[in-house]
Parts: sequence; structure tokens; C-alpha cells
Amino acid sequence: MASVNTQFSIAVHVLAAIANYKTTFTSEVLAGSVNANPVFVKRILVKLSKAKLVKTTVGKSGGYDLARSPKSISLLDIYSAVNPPSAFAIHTYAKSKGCMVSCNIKEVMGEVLVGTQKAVESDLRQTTLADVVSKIRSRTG
Amino acid sequence: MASVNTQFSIAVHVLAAIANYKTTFTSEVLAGSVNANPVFVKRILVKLSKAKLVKTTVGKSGGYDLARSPKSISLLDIYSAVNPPSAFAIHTYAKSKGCMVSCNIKEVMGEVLVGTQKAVESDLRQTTLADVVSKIRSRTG
DNA sequence: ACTTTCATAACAGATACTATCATAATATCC
DNA sequence: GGATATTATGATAGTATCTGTTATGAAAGT
Repeated sequence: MASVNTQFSIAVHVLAAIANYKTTFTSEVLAGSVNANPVFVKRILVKLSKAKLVKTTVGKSGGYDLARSPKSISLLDIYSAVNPPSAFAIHTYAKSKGCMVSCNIKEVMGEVLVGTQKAVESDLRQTTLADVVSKIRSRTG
Repeated sequence: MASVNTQFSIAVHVLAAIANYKTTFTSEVLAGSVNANPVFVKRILVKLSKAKLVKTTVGKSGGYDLARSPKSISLLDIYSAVNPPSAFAIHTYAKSKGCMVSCNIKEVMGEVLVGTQKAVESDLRQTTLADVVSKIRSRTG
């Protein structure tokens, strides 16, 4: 179950839980909810905190709460916060001198994939945390 | 340099080389051009062959050639051929009974990410191998 | 037959992701 | 002030995936 980044998915889960129940949660409870390792979840929460998506309270009776309204948090915000490796990688092997393709493929692929990355981002921007919570609720009723 | 899938990038490189020089290449030469391992490149070529993007000739004076015109091969065709793991993974931990979020997040994220995947695919569909070759050539002039 | 080339199996090494343990720092409650 | 609960972070380990490498088999031309 390794080598695929699940942090984005976990981050959305955790934020949806906080948004849905409108309460402060401790990392232990959140980790239980996503059924993942507490420290791992905690590290994700630190990223979300640095991105100002959650408010952290340290000490006894501490925990995590949303820093902004669910409507104002897009999936792109969450995606950027956990900063996963970009979806498309270009191989960076040495260029063969004299081969037109080898010498330029990297730059050309770079251009193309920047466009792809933007397509991803503009798609993620269209869904908010509030949308996610609302979808979850409509599945329950 | 592991754990990031470079096969898509290598596949495009290889196909662009064949398309550009309009010749049959052996896997050795192609591997030299991308500066990657011959067997690894060969395995990618097998995938491209199964997807009917390249024609394989076995035996002496054998090698690889395009099976279709560069104009008719989109980056999506290549992307699908090498079949990389999907860009977004959903964590598949056990559901906590009784938690509305835990019970439904997987399905909801699934819906959302299908949309994202489609955004990627429709972006990749817009660029053809001929476009890539043309971009490479225009950088040389 | 011999050579060249593709095809594939088997194994090894490297890297990234996740889990786990341990410790420090901070805030609340008694 | 001391005990407790909580976040923050360092260090380490296990596992999976990706890539590299070697070896062997299969196919086709000379």
C-alpha cells in the first residue's frame, strides 16, 4: 500500500470530518476516523495548519479546527497544502548531443505538461470542502 | 530517481524519435537516445506495441516503427498505453461504523477524482505526436 | 547454422510512502 | 507548581514500486 500518495485523500477526509461535525478534534480521534497512523495524520495536519486551512490549539483540550469556512476552501487549496509530487514526471537523463529529439524533448514535454497540470488545478478549484460535505450528507439521507 | 513513473515521458521521447527520423530503430539505439536501460525501454515498447502504436519486426534487421501516422496519435493514446497508476489515489482504510464521513468519503472522493482524471485525459487528447515533433523542430531552427 | 533482434523471467538496488517509537514543547486543570 | 493531555518533530524500520541488470528463449534473415 505504499508508493502512492494518499495524503491528499486523507487531508480531505479529515477536513470534511471537522467541517461536518463543527467541532474541534484531536489528532487521535481523526487518525481513528481515517484509520491511519496518528503521527502520519498529525504531519498532514501540520501542513494544513501551515497553509492556514486549520487552526491548531496546543496543550490540554487542544486540537484542530477549521480556519476558514468550508465554502472558501477548494480542493485545490488542500491539494496544494499537502504538496504532493506533481502528477507527471519528466525523465531527466542526459541529452545525446547531436540528436534533435534528445536535446529538446525535455523542454517540449515540460511545456505540454504544464498545461496538463493547469487542467488538473482548474478542475480541483471547482469543488469546495462544502461541496464534499454536502455530497456526503446527501448519500446518507 | 525511482518511485516516479517516467515511462510516459520515455514513451513520448521514443515515439518522437521514430516519427522525426522516419526510420526503424532498434531498442538499443532508442535506449541510447533516452539514455535509459535497454530492457526497460524494451518493456515500454512492448506496451506501445500492444496498444498498436508501434509495429515490431523481430529478427535480424528488425526494430520498431510507427503503426500509425503521428497526427493520429495523441498523448492520451500514449498515456493510456503505458498505463501508469492513476494520478490520484484514495486511501482505502476500513470505515468507522457510525461516522457519516468515514462511511461515505471514499465514494465521494471517487466521484470527484473521476472528474479530475477526465480533465487530464481531455487535455492530453489535445496534443498529438505530430505536434510534439513540430515543437521540437521549431526549437532547433 | 549463425547472427541479430525482440520477449521475458528472475533478481538486485534505490527511492518514496507509511508506520512506529521516543522525546520535547505547550497549555489546561487540580 | 505538578500532573495530565495534547501538538510538534526527530529517528528508525518495513514495505511497495520503480528502475537496472543479467540471463535465457524465440523469431527472422543471411
